[in-house]
Amino acid sequence: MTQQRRVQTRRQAPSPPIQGQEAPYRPADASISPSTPAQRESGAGGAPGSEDDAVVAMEGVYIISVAARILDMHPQTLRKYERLGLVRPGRTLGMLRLYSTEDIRKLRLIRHLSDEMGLNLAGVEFALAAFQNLLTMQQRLTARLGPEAGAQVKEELDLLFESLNLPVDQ
Amino acid sequence: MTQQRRVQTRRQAPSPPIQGQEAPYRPADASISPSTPAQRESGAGGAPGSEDDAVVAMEGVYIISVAARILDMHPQTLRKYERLGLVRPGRTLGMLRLYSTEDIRKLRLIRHLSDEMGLNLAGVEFALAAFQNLLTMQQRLTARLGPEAGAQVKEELDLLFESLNLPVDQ
DNA sequence: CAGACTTGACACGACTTGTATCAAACCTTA
DNA sequence: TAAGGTTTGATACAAGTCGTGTCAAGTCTG
Repeated sequence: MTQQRRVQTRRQAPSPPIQGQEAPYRPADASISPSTPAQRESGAGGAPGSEDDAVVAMEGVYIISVAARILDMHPQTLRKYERLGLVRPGRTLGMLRLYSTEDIRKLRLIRHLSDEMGLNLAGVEFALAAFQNLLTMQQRLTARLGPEAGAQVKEELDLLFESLNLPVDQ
Repeated sequence: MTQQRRVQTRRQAPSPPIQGQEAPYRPADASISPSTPAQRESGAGGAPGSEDDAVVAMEGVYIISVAARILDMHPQTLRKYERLGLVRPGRTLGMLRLYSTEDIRKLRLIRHLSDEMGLNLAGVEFALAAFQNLLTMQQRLTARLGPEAGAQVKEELDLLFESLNLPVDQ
């Protein structure tokens, strides 16, 4: 209880460079993602069709300014997170950072842990490692105990994530 | 990586009131616990025999000064932890705090998360809740999948704790 | 080449956190 | 009952954390 710490001093209040219709918090998930002028291909090319392949998930890649605007976070914050090892965006040939949608989702989780839950960056790093290890644990248990037991383990993990005020998404 | 933050400004260096043979860090687990002059009973009386009942686990109960000396932590820190809801020691009739061995163990875990891992108190609260939920998850899975599957779950959890630099103890 | 952008480094302000200090209340001992 | 020591709650302070602003230099696109 009482985890309402550090909520009002963020969210770039007086930022002169960007001024638009910025959504107050995050009710819109696709405010800038369509019609983004800075989509580049890093490895495999476009093919923007919505295929159902579960492996290739290359939806969008954003430069740091676009990623910061999508997330409503400061570019310096994203750079600091990378310096601390929390995220690892790709790079162009000119060393520009490229944030994938997976990175964006991870950064949303980081922001939730930091802002809503009040964790510091060491706690965020710890929580991310714990989540990763829990996922691999679930996969290993599924491999050992069979699919139906694995489903129960996944169900329990979803319950656990929910009880911790975390998005069950991932 | 790089979680060596805030390690040298704690551990009450120039504390005039207490001066003894205090162990440097924590190599000895029973430095003051025997021959402690401040063991009191709160509810049920003494009966200091070592019974094997799995319910009553009243090994030792320490007043805050003794608990602080055992843990090598400041009494004000213990009071602040209770105010934040991290620990919940018992009370005497005169409202004195009584720390059980379970509280001591929990405080050691808190200190490890805070000092060694660098978590802030919100992160410690989150981690403690996660551990508690993981334990109940393990019990529920054991009840559903049977004892041998439960043993595998426990084994995986021990691996998880170890990978997170946590004492597998609890 | 020009403009816009990014990069890395440094600094500042707000917040956190362990600890020191104080008066008041309590318990134990004489 | 009185003295001494300890605990309690509250307040304040020093050091650290963290997001953000700013700057010069380099890079990409047109």
